Amino acid sequence: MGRSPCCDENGLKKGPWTPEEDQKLVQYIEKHGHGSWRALPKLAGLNRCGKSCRLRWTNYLRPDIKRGKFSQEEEQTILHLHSILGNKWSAIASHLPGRTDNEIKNFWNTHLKKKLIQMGFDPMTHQPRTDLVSTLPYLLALANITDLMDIHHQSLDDQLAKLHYLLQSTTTSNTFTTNYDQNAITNMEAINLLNSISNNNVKEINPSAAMIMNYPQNPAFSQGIAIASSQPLHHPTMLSHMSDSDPPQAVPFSSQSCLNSSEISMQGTNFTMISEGDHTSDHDSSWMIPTISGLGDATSSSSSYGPRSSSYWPDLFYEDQDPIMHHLS
DNA sequence: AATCCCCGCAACCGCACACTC
DNA sequence: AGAGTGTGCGGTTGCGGGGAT
Repeated sequence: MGRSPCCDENGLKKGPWTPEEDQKLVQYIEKHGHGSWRALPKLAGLNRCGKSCRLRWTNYLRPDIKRGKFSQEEEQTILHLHSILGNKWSAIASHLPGRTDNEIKNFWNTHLKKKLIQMGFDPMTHQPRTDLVSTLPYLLALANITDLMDIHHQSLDDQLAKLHYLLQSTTTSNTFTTNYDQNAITNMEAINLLNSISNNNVKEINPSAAMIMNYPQNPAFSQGIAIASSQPLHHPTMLSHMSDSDPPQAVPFSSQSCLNSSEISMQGTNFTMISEGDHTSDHDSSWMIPTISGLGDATSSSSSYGPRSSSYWPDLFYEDQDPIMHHLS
C-alpha cells in the first residue's frame, strides 16, 4: 500500500515542459501507447518521472482535449454538477468531453467560486450565506449605494432604522422570523462599521454592489435593496447568464406602480409592498419586503424598526423601462 | 520605463486505493 | 496477508503575463 516514490528520485527534471519534451512524449505514445507510465520516460528518452509524463499527457497533450474558454453551457453544467458532486473534479470532467479535471478545477477556483462568493452564495453548499462576515461585503456595497442616494435628507434614526432592518433579516436567514435580541451585539457592531464607512464619500458603486443586487436569494439583497436592483433579477438556475461579458445594467423599478399591489411574485420569490408612515420627501418610495410562503412577512418582526416608507430610495426606477414590471403586467 | 501586484494556469505534491505477486 | 507498484484524485504551489501605479 505504499506510495510510489516516482517523483522523489534524484536527477529527474521538474517544472515546465519544453516543446522537445512534448514532442518526444507525443511521438512515443502515438507509436506505442503509454503502457506503464513508470517505464515510459526511459523508453521515450525523457528525463522525467512517469507521473509527470502522465499528467502532461492527460492534462495537455492528449489529442482530444478541448482548449479555450468554457462555454455558457459548460459553466452551467459545472455549477450544476458541483452542487451535486462537490469537488469531484474527475466525475464532473466525465460529463464535459474534452475537458480535464485539472482544467475544471482551475476554472472553478479562479472564476466560478469567486462568482458565487460575490453573489453571497457558499461555493460549497451553493446556498445563500447568512453569516455576518460573508454578507458584510453586500452591506458595504449597500453603504456604497446609499451614498449615491439622497441620504443627506435622512435623519440618523431613519438611516439606523434601515440598517437595522437589513441586518436583522440578514442575520436571520430567509425566514424573517427575526429575533432581535439574539443578534443585537452583532448588529450594532455592523451598524457602527457601516456608519463609519458610509461617512466616507464613496462615489462609485463597486462591482460587488452590482452583483448582490442580482440575487433575490441573497440575504442582504432580500430587503428593500431589491428595488435598487441594477440588473434583472436572477435566479440560481440562471447563474450561467451572469458572465463577465454580461455587465450589470440599470434596472428601473417603479415603486409607485406597486403601491397598490399587496403582493407580487418575482422569480419565485414573493415580495410584499408596504407603504406606511410618513413620506418624508417627494420620493414616494416603499419598502419591498420579501415574504416566504407560509411564514408571514417581515411586518410581523418583533423589531421596533419595522419597515416604513421614507426617502431612502431615489427615483432610480422607471416603470416604462422595467422588464420585471413588464413581465408582471 | 520601471516596478509592483494580481491572476490564471500548468505542474507538482501527497494521499488513497486497486491490483499484482 | 502483506509488501510493492500503478494510477487516480484533490489540494496547493509557483511561474509568467498583463494591468495598474
